[in-house]
This record gives sequence, C-alpha cells and structure tokens, in this order.
Amino acid sequence: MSLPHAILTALLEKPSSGLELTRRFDKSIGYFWSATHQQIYRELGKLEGEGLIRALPSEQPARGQRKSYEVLPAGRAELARWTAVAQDPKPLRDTLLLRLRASAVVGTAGLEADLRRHLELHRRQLAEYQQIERRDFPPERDTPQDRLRHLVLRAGIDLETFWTQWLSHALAEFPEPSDDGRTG
Amino acid sequence: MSLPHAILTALLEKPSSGLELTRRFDKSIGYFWSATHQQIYRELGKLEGEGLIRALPSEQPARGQRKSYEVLPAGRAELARWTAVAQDPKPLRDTLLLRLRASAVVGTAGLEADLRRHLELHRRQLAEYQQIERRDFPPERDTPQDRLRHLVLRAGIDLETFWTQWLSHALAEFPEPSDDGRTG
DNA sequence: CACGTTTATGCAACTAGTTGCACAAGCGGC
DNA sequence: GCCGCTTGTGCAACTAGTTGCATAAACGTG
Repeated sequence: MSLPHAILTALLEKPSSGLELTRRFDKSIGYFWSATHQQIYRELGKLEGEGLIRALPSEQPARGQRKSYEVLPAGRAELARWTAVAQDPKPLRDTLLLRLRASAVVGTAGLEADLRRHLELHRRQLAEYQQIERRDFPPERDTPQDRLRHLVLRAGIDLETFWTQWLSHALAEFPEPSDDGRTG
Repeated sequence: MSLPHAILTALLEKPSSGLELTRRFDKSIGYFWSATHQQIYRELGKLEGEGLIRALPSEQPARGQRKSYEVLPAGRAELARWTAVAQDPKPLRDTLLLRLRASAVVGTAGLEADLRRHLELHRRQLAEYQQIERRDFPPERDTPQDRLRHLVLRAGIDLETFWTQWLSHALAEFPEPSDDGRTG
C-alpha cells in the first residue's frame, strides 16, 4: 500500500535506477520502509505504466542497461494526496512479545539467549542512527526539510532506545534457569 | 507465520471457541498480534487438521453450533519449539514516518491534523494499558508467569508512551501553516 | 580468450494477512 | 408466526510482501 509512495519520495529526493534505489532503501528510507530489489523493480514498472514516473531518456548506454527514473507531475500530485490522507496506525505485530507471552505457559527455555541477541542488534542499530544524526543533522543546518527528516530519524533513535532499555529490563528480571515459568 | 502460535498460546491459557478467541484477541493477545475472526477460524481448521488441537467433544448443543478447542500435547510441543527458536526482529514499517519524510518534499498540508489524531489514539491506548496494569498486576501477585506477562504489557505501555511523546514533540516543532516545507 | 564474479534487471510462485460476503440458528418483539 | 437483529461459523478472492530463480552484460585475471 505504501511502497509506491516510498519510491516516489526517494525518486523526488533524487532520480535513480532500480539498483540505486535498492541501495538507498538499504540505508535511508528502508529504515522505516524496507523493500527488496524485486519489489522495487516490480513497483517501478507499475508506476511507469500508470504515468507517475518515467525513465530518463538521456543516459542509456553504460553498463548493464540501467534505467534511471524521475517523477512526473502526476506522481508528485499522487504523493502529496497520499501524504495528506488520514491513516490509522497499524496495530503492533511483534513475535518477540508473543514468544514471551507463550513462554509463560510453555517455559522460557531458549528465550533468554535470543533476548540478548536482540538487545545487541538494537544497540547496534541505535549506534548507527546516532552516527547518521551526527553526520546529517549538525546544529547549524535547520531548514524545514531538515527538521522534518530529523524528526523521522529521532523516532528511529527513540524506538531503538526504548527496545534496548526494555530488553535490558526484561533480562534483569528473567526467571532463574531452575525456574522456567512453566505451569503444567 | 506466528498466528498459529498466538492461537496455541491463547488456547493453552484457556480452551475456547472461535468467537471466544476472537474476543480475547481483541482485548489481550491481539494487542501485539491482531487477527480477525476469519483468520482465526481458518487457522483453527488447519491446526485441527495437523493434530495440534482438537475440538472439545463435551458441550456440543448450545446456540449456533459453537465448537471449543483445546491444545494437544503435540501443539504444546510445537509452541515450545517455536518459542525457543531464534528469530530476527522484523524491520520497522511505519506509514506515518514515511508520510513525514514525503512531506519534506511535497509539503506538510493535511499532515498535522492526522498527527494530532494519532496522538489522541495513542493516548487512549496508553490509558487502556495502564488500566489493565492496575487491574491485572497489583504489587502482591508475583508469580513467574505474572512477571512475564507484565513484561509484555510494559512493552506496550512504554511503546505508547514513546509515541505520545514523539508526536507531541513533532507537533511542537511543526512548520507554520505559511511555511509548508515544500522544495519545488 | 575462457571462466568465474559482480552488477543490474526482472519474472514466477509462494505466504501471510485483509476484505467482502454467505449462511444458518436463535432471539426479541409486534 | 414472521421479520429483522445478533451470534457464530466459515469460504473465496484479493493485496502486499517474500523467496527463489533467470538472464545478461561487463569486469578481471590467469
């Protein structure tokens, strides 16, 4: 439902080929809307068919036969429309919480190790976000665009902070190995 | 991938019919793994076919022709297995953040109202969780099971707290109406 | 110059979740 | 006793996202 709009946003920021988009998704927009290259190519085809983007005619030859796309006015209009439409927040779906809940009835065996692993992953992600913040949002730059993008990054930072804290807390009060929380 | 395990957990906590499960999903497990009644019925059929649950033979007659299910040993084993298996956290996917990012290029028109609406929704959800916490987790009850379930609820509470704070912050530094953050 | 590797594009099939609808039985009232 | 409402169960079709694979050009190296 949102992938086409994620792609439109990325292409407005900078016209790109499928592969460039894939790379930029891996390290920017993909932080809050991930996509594989297969999804991206498929969607680029659709968007072109709908007249929302077009292939840049200029640079054709180079290696492979890469095509770069740019957003057409209709595409920009569609993105603006979609941005303004009210949408309900989608309900939380988290397997780790589900597993914790399940462990209250079937025992916590094996779970603690994975909690530690998640904690480490979230710490890493947090560090990565903080590095991006230092690099891309120094105090002096402060256009409205910067402020909006910084807000998005702050959400990522604060979410990872939440997870690291919650996981630390969870591990701290985890049942002893001998007491696995099993009911029957 | 996880719906069957959510159902197994719910059925272990208490054998139920499809409708009862649906209701309990709406106000408990569904907070972190939502499901519609259609999904639940379909999955109950599958689980029964796989021999992980069975219909309780006893109470057949009543209204409609409701069937209650209970978990078989194979089902409990499968849940325990799944709980212990390492799983990667699934990447964040959030349309609101995407829209905010898009608004940096196409303008923030219409977005602020929806941010306010989301703030209100998250405040409500937070209040609901806090009420559940007061009701279900008074200080004196403290079995390992309680502590695990309380941890899950705490995650919900802290997440909603994060969103209300972040949304408040976002609204506070939102561009003035005359300045909509548009680039070109 | 042949052979494996990287770059780049893309199709097809599968899985999970959502939406829309169907149907049957009891319930409540006029 | 019929009519509309609610309860309870369920199928079918659709949508979004994932996984696995196919293809082809250029590159680099022995």
